[in-house]
Formats: sequence, structure tokens, C-alpha cells
Amino acid sequence: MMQQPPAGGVAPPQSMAADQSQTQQYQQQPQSQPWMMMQQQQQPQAGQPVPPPSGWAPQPVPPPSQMQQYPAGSATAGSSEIRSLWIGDLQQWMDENYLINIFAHTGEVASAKVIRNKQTGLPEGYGFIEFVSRAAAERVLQSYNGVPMPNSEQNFRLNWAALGYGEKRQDEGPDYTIFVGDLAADVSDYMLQETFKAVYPSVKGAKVVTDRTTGRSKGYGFVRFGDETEQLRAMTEMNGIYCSTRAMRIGPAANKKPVTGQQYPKASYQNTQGNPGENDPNNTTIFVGGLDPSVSEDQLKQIFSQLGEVVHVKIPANKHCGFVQYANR
DNA sequence: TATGAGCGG
Repeated sequence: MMQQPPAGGVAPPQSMAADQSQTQQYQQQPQSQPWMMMQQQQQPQAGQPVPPPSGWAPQPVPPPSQMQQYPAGSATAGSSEIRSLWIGDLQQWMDENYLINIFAHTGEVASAKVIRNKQTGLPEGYGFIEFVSRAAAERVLQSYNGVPMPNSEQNFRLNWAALGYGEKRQDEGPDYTIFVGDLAADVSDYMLQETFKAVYPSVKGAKVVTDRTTGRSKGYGFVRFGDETEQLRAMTEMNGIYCSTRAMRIGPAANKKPVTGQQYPKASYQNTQGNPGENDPNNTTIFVGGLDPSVSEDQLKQIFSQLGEVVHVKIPANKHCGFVQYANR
């Protein structure tokens, strides 16, 4: 029996960011990117651990009763579709109740779990949230990723759970990783991943390195490819390309070389601004995240045309993101 | 500016 939840979409987490005026200001601030207009930057105090808000007592081991109100797999398709999200950068005080409460208003949370160390019982800093459907999970992923978490000064770090319930990890082969530096402060894992995925289908994932204490980006990250050829292409083609508000600087990942030999000298990654053509390094495709559903491709084009000649704009159906391609910059 | 560590029940 299928109980179909109201699939009206996830309400943007406005209430959690009451100090953010994320109203439509498309006409203003021509220098700002859309995702910056829609979610202003919060600047946490550096070097200061986020204190647990009152009402959220640290609980190394929560009462199991809390979790049983939301039995897993209690809704929708028995299929093996992945409908869980991985959530990272959790503070010690963020327990299952916290996670469930965050998304309770969607009415689409099936269960939540914070992973704890078997010996110490202390949280490992990540967890899983299962939703009633993959669509529900995707809505949350699109809406919440990268925006500030309630009662915290850090941003949501969400991603698809790698495994569906009861499935085993499948070895998808080696990873070919690149280092990406000079990232803007608002670039999330997802944004970084999609920026590359739009060009290279073999992209498996991306990670922006953050300060665990503050949750703030350290300004660099990594992108993993399944295909070595695409990795090598990205090294040159994506160097200097904009992600959010800044041009990326790409280099080889320092460790974890999946293939033997062949170290890549840094000099070869300098963008020479040379060879035009279909792989013209001057071509730039920008990923635009956190879009309001009402934004059209034309509007997006107008906004971005202030920064250069836009040759193509694409907003995939049912997504909260888009791609803007410049002729050059 | 610069080279993490993030997948359970």
C-alpha cells in the first residue's frame, strides 16, 4: 500500500535562517551570483567552537525510544531506490532528534541515525537520514545543502547515501582525483561536483575541505573521476574556470595515486589560454545552485550576461540548479 | 591561501 506524502516540495529553510533576507533581489548587486543572492554568507567566528544551544544536551547515547517513532522503511516503495542522505560535519550535540526535527515539517522523513563510535559512544560526526522516497530526499538535498544548519553556524553538508538499505558497496574501480584550490567560500561539495559533472560524466564526487570546528571552507577541495582521461582533461580545461565567484586553480592530488608512476609536474597545469576549439580553455560553464523554481533560463541569462557573453543557459527540469556557459571571460 | 579522510543498521 502506498501512502503518498504531500509531494508539494520542501519548504526552503527560511525559518532556520531568519536573519537572512533571502528574498528576491535579482535586480540588485550585479556582481553577485544567484546562489549568493539567495543565501547570504554567514560568517561564523573563527576559532570558536559552536556551543551546543540550550535545549540540546550532549547525548553520547540517546534513548533508543527516540528512534523508534520513525521506523525505517515505513513508507513507500519497497524498491531498492536510494532514498537516504548522508549528512556530515555534525556537532557532538546533534542527535537523531535534532536531525528529525530539522526536516519534520516536510512530513517525509522516515528515519535518522547518527553514527557513533562503538567503544566510546561518541558521535563520529556523520549520520543518515532516510526519506519516504527518493524524490523527497532529492528535494531536501537540493534545498538544504550548503545553507546554515539551525542552531549552528555551519552549513548543511548533505549527499546521497552511497548505499541503499541492505545493499553492499560496489567497487566502482579506481578513483582519479584532482586538487581544486582557490574556491570561493560558498562552494559546497555538490556545487563543486556538478560544476565538473556538467563537463565530465565520469565524476564520482567532490569534497570541499572544511575546518571541522567552524565548518567553514578552507578554500580547496577534491574532485574524483572514474575515468583517467577525463581527469587529465579537467586538469587543463578546468583550470581558471569559475566556480561560484572565483576561478579555480587545479593541481594533482598529492596522495592516493590509483595508478603507478607518471607523476604530473605542476608546470603542465598552467593554463596557457591557448588552443581554441571545442575544448577551448576559455570556455566557461558555471554551475548555479540553490535556484528558486521560479527562475527561468532567460532570467538566469540576463543576470549572468552582466558578467560576460553568455552563450548557453540550461536549467534541468525539476532541479534547483542550472548551468551558464560563457563564450569566454 | 592550499593536499581531506566522508557511508551504518
